[in-house]
Amino acid sequence: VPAPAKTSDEAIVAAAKRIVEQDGLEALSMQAVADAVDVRPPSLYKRFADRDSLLRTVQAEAFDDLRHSLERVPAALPPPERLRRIADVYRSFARRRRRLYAAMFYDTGDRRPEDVTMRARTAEPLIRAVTDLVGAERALPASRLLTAFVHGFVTMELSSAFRLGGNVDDAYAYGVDTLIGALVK
Amino acid sequence: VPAPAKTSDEAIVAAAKRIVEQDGLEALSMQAVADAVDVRPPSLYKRFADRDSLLRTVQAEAFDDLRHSLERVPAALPPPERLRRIADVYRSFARRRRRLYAAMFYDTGDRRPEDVTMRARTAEPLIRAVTDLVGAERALPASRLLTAFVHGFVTMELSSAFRLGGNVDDAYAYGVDTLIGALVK
DNA sequence: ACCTGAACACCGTTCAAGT
DNA sequence: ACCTGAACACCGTTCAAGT
Repeated sequence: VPAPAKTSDEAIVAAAKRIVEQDGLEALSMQAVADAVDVRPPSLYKRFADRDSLLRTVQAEAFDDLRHSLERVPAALPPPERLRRIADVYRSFARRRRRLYAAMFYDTGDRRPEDVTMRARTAEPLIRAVTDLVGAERALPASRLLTAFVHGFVTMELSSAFRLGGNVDDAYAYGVDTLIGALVK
Repeated sequence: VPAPAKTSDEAIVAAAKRIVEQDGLEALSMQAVADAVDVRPPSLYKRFADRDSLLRTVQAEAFDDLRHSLERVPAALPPPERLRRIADVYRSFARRRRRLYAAMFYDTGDRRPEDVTMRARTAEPLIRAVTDLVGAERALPASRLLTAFVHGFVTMELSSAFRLGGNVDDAYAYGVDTLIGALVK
């Protein structure tokens, strides 16, 4: 007599994502996820090999969300303005979903091709804009300069690293403008 | 009959730091620390309120180590060269002690003044060099631009985020030089 | 005055037994 | 075919009892 499924992969991932968004990565226990979908913890192992595997699926969805946000910046905008917009969308995403953003960069040790492409695809809108700005030859290091700044800035901001006063919004705008100005010339 | 102390604050912190350096933050259990200093886990609570408190002490030592490395860059060097050296020392530290570096930024939720000043003091050598380069008015946002880039770059590098090929050393030098060039003009 | 065994509430995970 | 209680090895932490 087959037992009917009480939940689904999608419901489990959605519950896990909600837990991470609301209470952070440390709140993501198999017990909490099981409670949210009304099964007992061992049932989750029918669908996900372990907690890391479930977390990786949440990370993949989060990177997809971020990529979709970035892709809504019109590709027709002139590259400098497009990069400003991309940088703003990126920071807004991180601030709006700060716990999820932090969890996206928790290293599960996964080095499978899918994981690599998932993360690489998120960078594509920015790389296209940088390529349009500086040309294909300089595109890779220039993209790394911009992504390192943007990721570093929001990471530090979210961990309250900017404690010397001053306006953080202005510092971000200053950084983005200075970088775009340096790349354009 | 007083029982003689079997260990010390210093020995416990040293053991904890060694564990983090060698096996990462997730290996830092009270059991592992207790084993290393040859006591039972409950004894550690005589000296540290909890695991987070011990971790914060390890973080403070790590920030001190980083600051001492940065302070060995001669203050007499011209600001652009000084900043290049500071950026290189910073990246070397993160690469040489990658697990410790990652643990330095684990957020324990501590917002006490000591914690704030500890982190702020690490930024001082860079802020001084940036001030010498761009003047006091622009020093704060310019320092944030540089630290965000440097921290973002090494964090991404250590989590294997640069997977599109190209020379990562060159990308770092390109980033640092581009930033210094943009600030100097 | 410091150390420790025992205990508690929690983890992630496995597996045999249920339907 | 999926679900679950029971169990295992681990956590962090507390505390009464030892010397």
